[in-house]
Amino acid sequence: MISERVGGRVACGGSGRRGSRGLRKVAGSMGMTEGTYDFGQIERKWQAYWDEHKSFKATDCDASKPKYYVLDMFPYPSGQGLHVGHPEGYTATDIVARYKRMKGFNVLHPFGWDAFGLPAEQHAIATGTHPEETTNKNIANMKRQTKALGFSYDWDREVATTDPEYYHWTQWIVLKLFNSYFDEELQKARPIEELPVPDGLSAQERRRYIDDRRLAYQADVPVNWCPALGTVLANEEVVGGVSERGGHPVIRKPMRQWMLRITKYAERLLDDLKEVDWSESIKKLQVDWIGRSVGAEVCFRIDGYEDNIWVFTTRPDTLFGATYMVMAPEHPLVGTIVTEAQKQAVEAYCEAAARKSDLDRTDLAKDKTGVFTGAYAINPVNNERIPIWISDYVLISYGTGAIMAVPAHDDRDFEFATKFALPIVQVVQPPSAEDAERVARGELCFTGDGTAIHSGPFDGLTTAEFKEKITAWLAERGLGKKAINYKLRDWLFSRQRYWGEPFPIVHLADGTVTGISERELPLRLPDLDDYKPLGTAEPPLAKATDWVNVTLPDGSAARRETNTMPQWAGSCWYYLRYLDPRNAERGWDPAKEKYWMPVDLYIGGAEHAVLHLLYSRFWHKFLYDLGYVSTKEPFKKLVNQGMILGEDGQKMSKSRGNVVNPDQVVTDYGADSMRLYEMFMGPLEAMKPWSMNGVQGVHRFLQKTWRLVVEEETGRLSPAVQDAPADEETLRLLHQTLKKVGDDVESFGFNTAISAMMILVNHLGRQQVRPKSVLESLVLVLAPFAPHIAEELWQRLGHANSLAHEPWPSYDKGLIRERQIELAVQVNGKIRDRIVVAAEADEEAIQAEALSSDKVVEALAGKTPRKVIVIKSRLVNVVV
RNA sequence: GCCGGAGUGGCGGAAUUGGCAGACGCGCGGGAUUCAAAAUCCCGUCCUGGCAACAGGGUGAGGGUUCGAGUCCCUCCUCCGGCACCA
Repeated sequence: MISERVGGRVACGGSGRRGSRGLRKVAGSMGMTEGTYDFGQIERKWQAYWDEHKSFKATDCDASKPKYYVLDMFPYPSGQGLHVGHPEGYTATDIVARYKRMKGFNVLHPFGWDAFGLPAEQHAIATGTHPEETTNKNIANMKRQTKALGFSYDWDREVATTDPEYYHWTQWIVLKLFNSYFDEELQKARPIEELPVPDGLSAQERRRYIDDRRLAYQADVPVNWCPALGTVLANEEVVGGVSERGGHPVIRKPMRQWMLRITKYAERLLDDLKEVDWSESIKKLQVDWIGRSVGAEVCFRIDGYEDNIWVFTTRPDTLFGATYMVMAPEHPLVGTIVTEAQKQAVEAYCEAAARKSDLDRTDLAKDKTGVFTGAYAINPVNNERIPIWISDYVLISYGTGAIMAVPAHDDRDFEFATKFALPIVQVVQPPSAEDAERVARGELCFTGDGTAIHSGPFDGLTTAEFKEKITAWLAERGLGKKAINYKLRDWLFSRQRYWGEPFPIVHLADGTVTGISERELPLRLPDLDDYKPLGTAEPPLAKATDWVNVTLPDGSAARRETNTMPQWAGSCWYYLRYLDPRNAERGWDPAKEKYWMPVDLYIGGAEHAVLHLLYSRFWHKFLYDLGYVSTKEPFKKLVNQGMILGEDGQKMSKSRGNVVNPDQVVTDYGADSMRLYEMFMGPLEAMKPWSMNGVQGVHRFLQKTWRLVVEEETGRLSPAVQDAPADEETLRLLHQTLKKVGDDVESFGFNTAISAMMILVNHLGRQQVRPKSVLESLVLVLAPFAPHIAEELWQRLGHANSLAHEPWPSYDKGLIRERQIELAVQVNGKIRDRIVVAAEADEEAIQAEALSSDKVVEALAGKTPRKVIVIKSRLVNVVV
């Protein structure tokens, strides 16, 4: 239905769905002539021109111009090709890039491919096709689609993360992480050789001491193991406790994994958000993800044991209200303290907890469960003996893996205490008397701030005062200390996959690991006969025995690490490789880095608001510590484009059948219409539905613009185009437009910029004489948005060279101002009349004019104005 | 549950940040052109009443501040996004 209508309507403007019965044939049979807007031919012509002339080549270290680095989040080259969401961000950055060039900036605007990823590997498993082959094919297709949109990328800087010449340096950074530690005092990374190692350690202990401090390290952590698929899955591949593909059950299984110590950078990742120009909402997402909380660690003795239990709490002021303790099932002391009577129950509980997935432990299990250990702890502030429980509502991975429970003032503890009939003791008096009564009766849990009660010598203190006093009190007695915890966890950095960067690490016969030499990089992926998982938890690379088994220079045998890196790895630093993409000696040249960094504008989808941006920032700070980059933060300004929905207002998906194919849009309406429509839809950051009719609308605008310059019948310059001075009104409108478009590009208000150009075009269309100078300015400001038609019109207006580096037309403030302005006249806020006054009229004159209006006099009905408010160039309000 | 963001014509969206609500585009209605259609051009198009001039109402709902509120404040509703036992 829709395609039928669209096809019918564009018959004159484009080739439509009915393929070759398009513009040229239909129009040709109708006697169409040379001069109609033939976007297909024009776009091919100028794309070839730009390629041939390398119009958008960025010159490194050009000191004669200010630099501007404008970056897109590079895409995964999917077999589906480009969807209409991609060009949204790309068009926005392209407009800025082209605008900045015209403003005299040396612009770096590169593009590349985040090319490692699961789909190519799944395809390899299914068909035996090498993922590299699939990837290259997909890149070629998406590159064709991207180029068809006329973006002004410096294609000579194109990179793909799967290219060994690229992942050489990904591996190099990981090797640096492996060979570095974090100096707590200086709060920065340093080479591992500089790590002070205590004296008197055995060789093995020494080794252990060092390995425990590397920024890339191994640990046993639970992974998502799917027995049916015989493989480990990423969190994104597990939906609702089963595998995304096939719906097979997934269990948690501890495996030796590579981790990156991102938590060491938590404080800096938080602090430096102050330095970047990102939306507050994105910053907040990061802040919440890092999840810093300040409190105290407190030591509880276990009755009858030497061991102590440490807990972390943000509310040390509620210590007197701690009526029991809870340890995570995985807590190392569980086995030690459990009594004989409780042993069976505790073991059963811990085993069940181990089997549960994260999902079971949170979403599905709202109801609290737990079991008593039989052991008791001593509350350090009042020496009360309190029971120690086990429950999976306490996480081993946060804080100390154990808590003191204060049911009167913590929702979770309240719920647990209620269920297991544990005592509830109020120690904070809420400000509201009503609340206070209910808390005292044990009916209400109060988590806010108040005044201390039932807290011995501390009674009467406010929550804030108490926190400070008790923390000091505990510290003096060695029973506690101030502590800061983060929700952020170390980054699980290994995947049991083939299609990823191999680790530059070998395992020695004695079980230790070592990094390979930088000279051996890149460590290339070996080819495999087939890509199916082994069915054990071993990664596919284990199959490549020739590759895995290596002989070290000293003649000893070793095995390569068979895990590969996650997809995030390549995208963590690609913005640096663009600076110097063909450098075989190093990842990037320091002088080029100093010249181009930081990225001035970074645009991409909000789905990367947390992980990609956090990981990149982490690597960047690490590289900063080692002196490889000169800025603390990589991305100065960040903008997230909103999602584009289908015409039905739903998310685009194959199953809904509402996917819009960019190739089709380009064929039917042209790249310029596509670009313009994507920007005209609405604010860049908003979510908005697609509309083919909307594409028609901007296409009509381009045709109108075309006809301002070209006489369709002859294909020659329109006779209305003359070297005549513009009349006052036209000139004013032109300069208003120049100002509006420039201002709007600076503030990413592309939709309103286009609207302003439409107003000017509509006006010029009505003129008998169209001054060439006005058209030239119009074409120049249109160029960043619709570059192909702009180049063509610029040429037809008599210019030999591309307009890509023409200066952006400036506006004249004096010409913008209207001579006469219309003001609304209100009586008590209601508009009663409009008056026209000279732009420079003073308040008194305006007031006199307003009060003399018949309609105003009538509305006043003889009453005397109490007050007259004159807002110059806006309105007059007469108050009675 | 908690934290963000947003609710404006039939639709996408504007509104110089407290100053004429609905720019621009779509859609729709009417007209011109045409043998006819497409395309193009012109006029109209927030709602209600009226031939009209005009009058009244109107930015999710209710209240408030102000000469004046889509914009600021309070309460509530709806939608979208994020987090989800982080002690």
